[in-house]
Amino acid sequence: MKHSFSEDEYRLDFMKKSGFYRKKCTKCGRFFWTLNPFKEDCGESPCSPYTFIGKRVGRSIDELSQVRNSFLGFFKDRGHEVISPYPVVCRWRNDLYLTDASIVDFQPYVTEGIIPPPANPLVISQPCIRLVDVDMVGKTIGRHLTIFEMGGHHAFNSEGNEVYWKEDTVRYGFEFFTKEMGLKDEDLSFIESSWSGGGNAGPCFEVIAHGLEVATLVFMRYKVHHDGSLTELPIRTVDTGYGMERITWLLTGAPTGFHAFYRGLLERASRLVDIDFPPELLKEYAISVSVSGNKFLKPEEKLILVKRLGFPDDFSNKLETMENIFKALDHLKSLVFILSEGVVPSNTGVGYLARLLLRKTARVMDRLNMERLLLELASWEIEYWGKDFPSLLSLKDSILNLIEIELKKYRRSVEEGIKQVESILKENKSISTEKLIELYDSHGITPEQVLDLSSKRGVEIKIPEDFYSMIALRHRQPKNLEEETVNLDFDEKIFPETTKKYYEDPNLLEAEAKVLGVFNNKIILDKTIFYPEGGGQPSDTGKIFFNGREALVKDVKIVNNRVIHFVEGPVPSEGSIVKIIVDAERRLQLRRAHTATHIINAAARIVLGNHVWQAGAQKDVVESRLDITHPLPLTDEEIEKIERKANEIALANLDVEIKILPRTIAEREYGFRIYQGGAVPGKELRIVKIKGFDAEACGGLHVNKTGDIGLLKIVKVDRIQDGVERIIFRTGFSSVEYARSLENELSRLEKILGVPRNKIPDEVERIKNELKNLNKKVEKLMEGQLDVLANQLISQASVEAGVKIAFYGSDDLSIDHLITLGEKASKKEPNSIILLATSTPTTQFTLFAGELVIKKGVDCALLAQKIVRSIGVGGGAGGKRNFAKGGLAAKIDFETFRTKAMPILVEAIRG
RNA sequence: GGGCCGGUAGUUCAGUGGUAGAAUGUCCGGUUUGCACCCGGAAUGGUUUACCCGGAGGGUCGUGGGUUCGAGUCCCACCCGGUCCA
Repeated sequence: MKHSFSEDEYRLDFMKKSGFYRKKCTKCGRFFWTLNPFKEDCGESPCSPYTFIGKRVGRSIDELSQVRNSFLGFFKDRGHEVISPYPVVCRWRNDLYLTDASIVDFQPYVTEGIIPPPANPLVISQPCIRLVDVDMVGKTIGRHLTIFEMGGHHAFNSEGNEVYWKEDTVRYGFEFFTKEMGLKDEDLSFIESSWSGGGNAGPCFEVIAHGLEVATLVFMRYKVHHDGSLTELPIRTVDTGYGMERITWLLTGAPTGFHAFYRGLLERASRLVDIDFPPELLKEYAISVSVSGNKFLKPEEKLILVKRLGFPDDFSNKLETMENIFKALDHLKSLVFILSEGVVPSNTGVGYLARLLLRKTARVMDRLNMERLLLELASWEIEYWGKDFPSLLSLKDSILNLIEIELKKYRRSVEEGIKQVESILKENKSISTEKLIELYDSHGITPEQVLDLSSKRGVEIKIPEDFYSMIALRHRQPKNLEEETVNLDFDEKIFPETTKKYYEDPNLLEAEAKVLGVFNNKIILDKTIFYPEGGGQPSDTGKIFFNGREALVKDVKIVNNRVIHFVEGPVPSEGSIVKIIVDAERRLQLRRAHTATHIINAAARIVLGNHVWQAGAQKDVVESRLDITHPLPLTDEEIEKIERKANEIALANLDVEIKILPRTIAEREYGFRIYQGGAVPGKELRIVKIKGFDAEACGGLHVNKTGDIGLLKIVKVDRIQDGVERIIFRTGFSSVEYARSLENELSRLEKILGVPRNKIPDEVERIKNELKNLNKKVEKLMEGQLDVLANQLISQASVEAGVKIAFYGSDDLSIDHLITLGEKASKKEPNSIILLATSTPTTQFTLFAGELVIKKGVDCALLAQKIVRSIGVGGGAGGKRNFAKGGLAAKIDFETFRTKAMPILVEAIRG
C-alpha cells in the first residue's frame, strides 16, 4: 500500500544549498531533484535508457567486493560501526521467512525500541533474498535478482538521542556516489517516493544514476494501522538500501548485471553452453531492455532487435538461453545461501521456498538440456561466493548433498507428472484450463511441461496468458496474523523487572521474596526462583507460603521481564514477605530434558551432518521432543547411532557452562548456530555450552554436568513433515520407568505365550502362520460343506414350470457364505433359482438365477426389490440379472419370508 | 498454517451403494524352435534359464466413527504421502 506524503517532507536544506531543482518527470509524472536544469525526465528506466553500458561512468571498479568494501569504509569513516551480515533466513521473526532488507535485521526489537541497536549509527552489507520478482530474474538482465546484497547505513533516532535524519542521509548518499564512486553530480536524480513494509512507512528518495535505481533512502517514521491510518513511531529510523550489485554493474559498464557480478562464474557457465555474443549486440540489447515498458523483451521483440542489427535469427533464441543461464545462476545462489543456514527443502515453511527455487532452476536447466549440470553449477556457486562468505565452503558437501536429494524428489515428481498427463492424453484430445490448473496445483506439473508432452503426441492445448494469476486467485484468502501474546488485565510495567534468581543458581529450590503486586490469581514478586515458560521449557510449579497458609503455583509466565505467578488458593497481601518453594523433582527433570535436547541436537549433527538444525523443541517431565531438519526419514541405524552418541556425551560427564556474552562476541565465537531455537533478543546472549559439542543461545535451565541427565533414551521418531524429523526421548527416572514398562510388557508376553522372551518373536510368527493356515483350512472345509449343501438344495428343490426353486435360511451362515453357496448351486443347475437368507446380524438375503433361467428373462435385481416391497418392513435390494442382494429394515422369521417371497419367484418363472 | 490431489495384492493401478479386480512381479506345473553360461567332447547329451501355455499364492480396500438392509464406493474426523500457496 502506497502512502503519499506532502511535498514538505522532501524539501531539504541540503538540496537548496547545493542548487538542486525540483522537477516533474515528463514521462512518469513523478517529482525528482536534479542538479541539471535541463533534465526533463526522472532518469530512471524506462523513462530514460541505461547510459552506462560499455562505459566507465565513475571510479574504475571490477568486482562486487570492491563496491562492498568502499561502501562500508565510506560510512565507517563517517562514524558508523560496521556490522557483520545476518543470516538470510530470519529466524528471529515469525512474520517473515527470509531477510529481504538490511533493516529486517533490526526489526522489530530495535525499531520498536525494545532493545538498543548493536551500534548507532551502523552500516552493513546484508545478503537479502526476495522471491516476489522471481519470474523477472534473468529477463531483466540483472535489474531483478532473488538474492542481492543490500548496503544499509542506519540511524535510530529517539527523543534525546538524535543521531541524524534526512539532511545527513541525503548528503551521505550524494557524497558516496560522487566522491567515493566518482559519478558526476548531474548524473544523479533523487525521486520523491514513499515506502512501506513490515507495518511501518515513511517518505523516501530513490537515487537514480544512468537509468538505474542504485539506492533508496527511507525515512521510517510512521506505524501503519490496519485501517491504513498512520501514527508517529517513537523511534525514527534511517533505513537506506544501496544495491551493491547494481552499483557494481553501473561502474563496470558491463552489458548485463550478470556479466558484472557473476564474472568468472558466468565465464565457466558459458563454456557449458554457448552464450557468447558480439559486444555490440549485447549493448543494444541491454539498452532495449532498459526502455521496454515490460522491463524485458518478449521473444518476438528479441527477434526484431536481432534482425535490425543484422545478426542471424537464431541469436534471438540464444539470448533467451543466456537469460535462462542468468536465472539458474541467480536461483542457485539463493538456494545455496538458504541451504547453508540449515534449511532443508520441504513442503512447508521456508523449506518450501528452497524447494521452489530448486524446482524453478531444474525446470530451466531441463529446457536447456543441461539437467545433469545443475549439481556442478551449484558447486561452482559455492566456490565463487565462498570467497566472500566462507561458511558456504565449509558446508559445501552438506549443501550439495541436500540439493542432490531434493533433485531426486523433483525427478520423481516429474515422472509422476508425465504419467498423469499421459493418462489424460490417452482418453482426451485436449486438456482443459481447469485440468491444467489441477495438474499444476495438485501435482506440480507446469503448463509448459504439459505443452511439451502434448505437442509430442500432436495434441494442441491452450495455456491462458494469465495462468499463474489464476493460480494466485485460487489461493487468495484473508490473512489473519494472530500473534500469541499474554494478555494481562493490568499493566505489568508499573513494577520493576523481576530479579531472576533461577538463573543465578538453578539448584536453589527455596527462597524468600517480597510481594509487589496481586491481581486475582496473579502474583508479582521482587525476585523469584520460579522459571517461567519459555524456550520450549514449561514453567516450574511449586508453592508460596505466608502466614501459615499456602498457595499452589500452577503456571509462571514472563511479560516484559516481569515474572507473573499464576496461583491457586489463598493469595498473600501486597508488601508481605513470602516463602517460595519450587517442585524439586519437576525442576530437575526439566533441566535434564533441556540439556538432553542440546545433546541430541549435537549428536544428530555429528551423525547426520551439518544441515541438522533444531526445528522446534518441547521439554516435559516424562517425554520431551526435539524436531530436527533432515531431508530423509531416519533409519533405525541412524537413530541408534544418535542415541549412542548422545549417551556418550552424557556419560563423559562434561560441564554445562553458562555465560553471558555480548551478542557480537557470541556470534563471532560460535557462529549463528547459536540460534538453534530461533534468534533471541537482547544485546547480550546467554550461551549454554557443552565443550566440544554444542553452544546455543538459550534461556533455559540446565543440569550442571551432562552426567546428571542419567539414561537418555530415544523412544520414538516421527516424520512431522517432509524435511523435519521429530525425536521423542526420555531422561533420568523417566528413562528408567520406560525401561521398566518395557520389562513388564515383555513379562506379560512371556506369561501369555509361555516362552522365554528371546523366543517371543519366533513364537508370534509361528502363531500368526498357524492362524493363517487354520483360517485357510476352515475356508476350504466351508467350501466343501457349501458344495454339499448346494447339491442338497438342488436335489430337494421344488419344481415349478420346469425350473428348480430352492429356499434356504440359516442363522449360522453369513451373507458372504450364502453368496458362495448360491453361486455354486446356480452354476451346478443352470435351470434353477436360489433364494438364501440369513438374519445375522440383520435380515439379508441373496438371489441367484441359473443361466437358463436368465434366458427366460428373469432379472434377480428386480425380483429382489419386489420381495422387499411385498414384505413391507422397509429395506432395499439391488444387483445384477444373475445375482441380487437385499436386506430388510426389520428382523423377520424365515418362514414368513419364504411364504411372501416364493410366490413372486413362481410368478416370475411362469412369466 | 491453509487449499487441492491421492491412499485398493510385493509393484503400477481399475473399480456405477449390491460376489474385490487387471497388469506386472512371485511360486508350482507343462512345453521347445531359439539365446547365454557351465559340464561333457561332437549325440536326439546334461545343467541353469528365457519365450509360450496352464495353475497357485498374494488384501485390516490408510484408521476410527456415521448414514444404510448392505460401504472400497456416500458423510464426518483423524493419520500418511504428494503438490501449490503464504
